[in-house]
Amino acid sequence: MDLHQELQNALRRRRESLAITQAHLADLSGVSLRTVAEIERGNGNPSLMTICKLADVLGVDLRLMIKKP
Amino acid sequence: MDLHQELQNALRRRRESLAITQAHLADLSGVSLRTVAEIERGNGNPSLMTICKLADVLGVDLRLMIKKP
DNA sequence: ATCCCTAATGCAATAAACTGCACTTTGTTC
DNA sequence: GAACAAAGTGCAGTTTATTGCATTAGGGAT
Repeated sequence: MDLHQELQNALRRRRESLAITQAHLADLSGVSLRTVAEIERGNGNPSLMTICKLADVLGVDLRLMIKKP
Repeated sequence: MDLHQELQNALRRRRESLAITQAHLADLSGVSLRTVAEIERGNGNPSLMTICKLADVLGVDLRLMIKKP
């Protein structure tokens, strides 16, 4: 599964588990409603800053690790 | 440590451990030399696509996970 | 049916990432 | 010292993310 889909799914599941709307998430994160909706639908190519803003609010952790071959 | 720094450090360490230059990494990943250099210095706000291109070549895994409180 | 809330979408404007080129700086080797 | 390679930087152009606004679609409740 590529990272676009992973991000998309994680955001939607996490937002719904917190029972907040896209609009509320947009307010909390400082990311526009438009962009939130696009990312949740798997569209677009969000910047690292946008990803971090959303991840912070949603309690999602982004981690870098060396691949095990 | 924020994700910008983590990305910056991971990229540089990983690239140097592979003993390739910024220019070579740029060729392999399809990301311009300019952008590679900026990210390694911690500047800029790379897009998800750019991050993925570099992570692929460097064997770095990007993972999303729920934060443990 | 209407009303309300949420999500999705078209369009246009702005901000910013990405790029290439030329140049400078730094470090290393001879 | 000179010569070379790698990294850093200024600038301008192109591409694209981001944004706001208006609109549409869908579901749920009255």
